[in-house]
Amino acid sequence: MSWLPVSAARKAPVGSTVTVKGWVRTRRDSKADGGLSFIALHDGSCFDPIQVVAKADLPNYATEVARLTTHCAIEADGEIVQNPKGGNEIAASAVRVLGLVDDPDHYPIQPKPHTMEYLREVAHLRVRTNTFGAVARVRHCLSMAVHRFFHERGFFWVHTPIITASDCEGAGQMFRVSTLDMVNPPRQSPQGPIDYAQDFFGKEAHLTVSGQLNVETYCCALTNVYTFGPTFRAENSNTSRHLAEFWMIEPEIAFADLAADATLAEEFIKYLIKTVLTERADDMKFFDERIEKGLLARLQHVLDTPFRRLSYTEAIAVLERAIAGGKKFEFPVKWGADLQSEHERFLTEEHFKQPVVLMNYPKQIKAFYMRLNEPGTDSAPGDTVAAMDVLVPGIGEIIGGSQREERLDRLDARIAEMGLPAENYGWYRDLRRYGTVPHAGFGLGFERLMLFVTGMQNIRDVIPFPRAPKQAEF
RNA sequence: UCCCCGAUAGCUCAAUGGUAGAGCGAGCGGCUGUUAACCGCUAGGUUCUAGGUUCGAGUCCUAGUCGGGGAGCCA
Repeated sequence: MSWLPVSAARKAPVGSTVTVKGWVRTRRDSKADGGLSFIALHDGSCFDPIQVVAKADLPNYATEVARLTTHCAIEADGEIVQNPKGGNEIAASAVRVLGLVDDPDHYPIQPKPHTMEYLREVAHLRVRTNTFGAVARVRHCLSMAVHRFFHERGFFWVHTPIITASDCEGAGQMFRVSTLDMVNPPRQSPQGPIDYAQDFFGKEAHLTVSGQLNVETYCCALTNVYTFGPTFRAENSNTSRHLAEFWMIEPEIAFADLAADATLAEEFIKYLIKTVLTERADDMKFFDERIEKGLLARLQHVLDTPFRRLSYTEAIAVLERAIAGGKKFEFPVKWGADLQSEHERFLTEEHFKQPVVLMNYPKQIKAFYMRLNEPGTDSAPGDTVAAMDVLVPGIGEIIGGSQREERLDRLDARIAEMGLPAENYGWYRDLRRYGTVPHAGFGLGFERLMLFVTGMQNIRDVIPFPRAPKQAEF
């Protein structure tokens, strides 16, 4: 008798005998046919459970089967039979209890609707629910699709370091990594600053906030590369779109400009959506019905429509026209200022109603490594850099990227202009000294992609064990 | 970090400053090839924490903790 995952048992030929193992979702009893119980059993292999029908003549029926409650662990042998209302079910010849649920009245997960906030408090058990099982399967599916997309295009996956002693990443507050005694750290003088020369790495070290600078080195040797790994930001961000530990995908392409970067981003997102719609149709149907009505239509619209590309300068004009037409914003719209969330939402959700790629931002609001555009690009009233943000309805910014400054003199000028310590950028500058090439890349927040694809509302519910300010349980 | 809101049974929520309740879930029983099952009965409470006001606080005040929505930072 062969052990099959529930997904396979649901498709097994009628008449075959199988064993299934998993956790009880619900048990319903009937007095018909001398008494029987219907057990909905799931093992995570697919969205739908399989129904195990256990009759009262089983030797352990009264003592065990009739006492099964939600999430008891069992294995069942039986014959695949046709359910009167369609689909496979298992006529059990044996049901073995592997693990009962202690004190079902207080078991945290009950066969009833729970709030996401509550389930977050029982993250070790929430994955047994419909919603979090579906999230876990979609997350896996998207992860594999990320690698397949790049692999099929000849990209190499580069394992950039998690720990970094480079202070030039500059993308946000960092978590310190240290083996020094925090209570009594070594100091350069009795009351002086902490002596990090005595620390593990001989200097200050942190968890990475981005693999970009490191991956640029591999890009300038392997041409097309990407990173996909954990990323850490110590910002005190308390929102439904931020985590302290999240996963980021950062492709970097050589001999490429910003337009090629935007094309890659669009093809990437569409590939991922297409894959998940095909491979996880069961879970996606659930999200469409129970999490966000109209999700599937929304994603199909994204697939069918080219992303709307426009310059930052044009976007400002669009927003100014909207204001002239009576649209009210809390924050002013002005060329040279960063767009507020409300502005981005207006563009992607109300005005264009599709993903939008904004390009060529004022240089003063963007990072030092972004390539300076020729004066007058997009008829902009000031200097711009070749940066892009991809905005999507419901989430806002899902991708941030740029063409990198490959010209050493311009890069040095920017580093000086922004008051950054030039000595920290030695190896990064070397890339511009030795065989420099135009190159570009972007960062995609994996959990934001998950929100976009599943319709889930809070980023803490699309990662197994979320880390956020005051939140590191489990 | 800022603004607003909230915390009462396992869960979701009620309760004029005056005896803490309901629905769901759970247990027991009934009914039924059931599938968001249905009907009846029963059990279930340190009202987030620490102070304060009051004859009396779930309710009012102060502080804190945690959660939610929005903003900022960003992915």
